[in-house]
Amino acid sequence: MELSVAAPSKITRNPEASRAKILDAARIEFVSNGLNGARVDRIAEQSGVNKNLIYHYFGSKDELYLAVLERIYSDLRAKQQDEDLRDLPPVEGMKRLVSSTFDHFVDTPDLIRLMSIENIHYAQNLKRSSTIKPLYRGLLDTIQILLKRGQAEGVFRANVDAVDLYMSISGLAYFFLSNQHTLSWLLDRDLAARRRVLKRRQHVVEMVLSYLTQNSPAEADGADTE
Amino acid sequence: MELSVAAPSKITRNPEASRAKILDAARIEFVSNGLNGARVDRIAEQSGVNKNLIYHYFGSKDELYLAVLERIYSDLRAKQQDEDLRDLPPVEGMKRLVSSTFDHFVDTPDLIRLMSIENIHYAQNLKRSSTIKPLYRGLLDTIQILLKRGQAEGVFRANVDAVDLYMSISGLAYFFLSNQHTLSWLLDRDLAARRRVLKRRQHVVEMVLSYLTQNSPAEADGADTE
DNA sequence: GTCATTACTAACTAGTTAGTCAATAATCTC
DNA sequence: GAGATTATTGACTAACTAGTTAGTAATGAC
Repeated sequence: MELSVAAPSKITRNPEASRAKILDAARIEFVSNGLNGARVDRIAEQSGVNKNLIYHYFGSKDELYLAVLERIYSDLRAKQQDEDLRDLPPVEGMKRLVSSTFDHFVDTPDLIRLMSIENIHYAQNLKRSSTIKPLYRGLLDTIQILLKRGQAEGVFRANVDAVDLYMSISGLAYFFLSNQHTLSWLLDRDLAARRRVLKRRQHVVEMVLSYLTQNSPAEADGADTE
Repeated sequence: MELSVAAPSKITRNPEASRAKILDAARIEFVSNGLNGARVDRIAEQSGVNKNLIYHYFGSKDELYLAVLERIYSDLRAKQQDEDLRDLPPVEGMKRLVSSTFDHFVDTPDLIRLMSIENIHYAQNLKRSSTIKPLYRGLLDTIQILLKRGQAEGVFRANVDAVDLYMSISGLAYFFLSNQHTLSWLLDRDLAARRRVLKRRQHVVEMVLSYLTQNSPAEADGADTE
C-alpha cells in the first residue's frame, strides 16, 4: 500500500552490473568445467541475466572465455608486487620471491586451472590476447635482477638461466597444486591440507635456494662475474 | 576377372583388432581434444569401425576414456625400470632417476596431457580405476630407498620427505612440458626445441641434486641418521 | 548341422547447445 | 519531446551428439 514516490525501481537498466555479473558467473563456469564443458545457458542462469546479453556484450563463448582469462591474469599481476624485492639482499629477496610466487598460486586456484585448460587447448585463446603477454615481463625482470646481484656478490652460482629458474620456481609450486587431485589419490595424502601446503612451501624455497647458493659443479669454465 | 579361390576376405571378423583400433583412435582423440572435446563419432570414423562397436566393447564414452587412461599409465610403468637404480651409489642413482623421469615425460606427451585433463576433471575418472594406483608404489619406493641410503652415507641432507621429493622431481619436468604452449608464447621461446629440452634436463638434475647434497640449514635439531 | 553367442552394420532418436530473431523499453542526444 | 541508441527479454533454430534399435552374418559349442 505504500507508494514509493521517488525511485520505484531504478534497477531496470545497468549495463556495467550486467557485464560484471556475466563475467563473474562465466569465471566460475569456465574454471569449474573447462572451455568445452562450460555451458552458456548455465552462465546466463547463474548470472541472472538474459542469455542474449552475453552475446550482446561478448559476442561469442570464446570471446567471453578470453575476457575471463584476461581478467584473471591482470588481477594476479595487480596483486604481485615483486618490484619491492629487487633492492633486498639477493638471498633474502629470492626467498621472498619464491614464497610469494607459491602463495599467489595457492591463493588463486582459478588461475592454475585456467592455465591448465589453456594448455590443453594449445594456448590458442591466450595467443589471441593482447593484454596478457606484457604482464610477464615484470616478474622475469625481478628474477634476472636478483640473480645478477647475487652472482656479483658471489652468493649465487654462475650459469643460471633466468627463464629456467622462473620455470623451476613456478613448476615446483604449480605441479603440486594443478595435479593435486590425481596426486592426492595416487599418493594417499590430502595435499590440500593446510599443514601440507605450508610444508611444501618450505620445501620449495629450500630447493631453489640450495640450487642457487651451491657452487655449480664441474663446469668452472669461463664463468666469471664482472 | 581373376577368381580368388582360397580366402576371399577372411578379415570379416576380428574382435581383437577392432578393439585395438578403437583404443588407438580414442587415445588420439582424447589426448588431442580432452574428455569433453572428444567426439565418439570421430573415434568411430578414425578407427574405421562402426560406432556401435565402441559401445559394444566399451559401454560408454567415459569407460572408453578410462580404458585409454589405464593403458597409457601401464605402458609408462612397463617402460620405467627404476628398480635397477636402487643398488647404485645414491648420488649416481638419484641423478639417473631424475633424468629418466624427465625423459619418460618427454617421451610420453600423451601422459602429460591426460594427467592435466584428469585434474581438470578433479581426477574423477582416475579414481574409478583399480589398476593405476598400485603402479605408483614402485617409483616412490625407489626414491625412498635411495634417499635413506644417501642419508646413511651422509651424502644427502636429513629431513627430506620422499613424497615431497617425488613431487619436485616430477614438477620440475612436468610444468615445463604441460605448460609449454602458454610458456612458449609468454616467454618468447620455443620450449619444444631439442636444445632447450636438453638444457632443461640438466637444470632439473642439478637442482634436485643440489638440494639433496646440501646440508639442511638452520634446523639442525634432532635430525640424526640411524 | 543346429543353436546360442558374438561381431558387426546402418538408420534413428531424444536431448543438448551455441547462437539468432524480433520485439519492447529505458536512456541519451539535441 | 522526437529520434537514435542501447539494454533487455523470451522464443526459436539448426546443427550436433551420446547412445539406441533392430537387424544380419560369422563363429563356436555340442
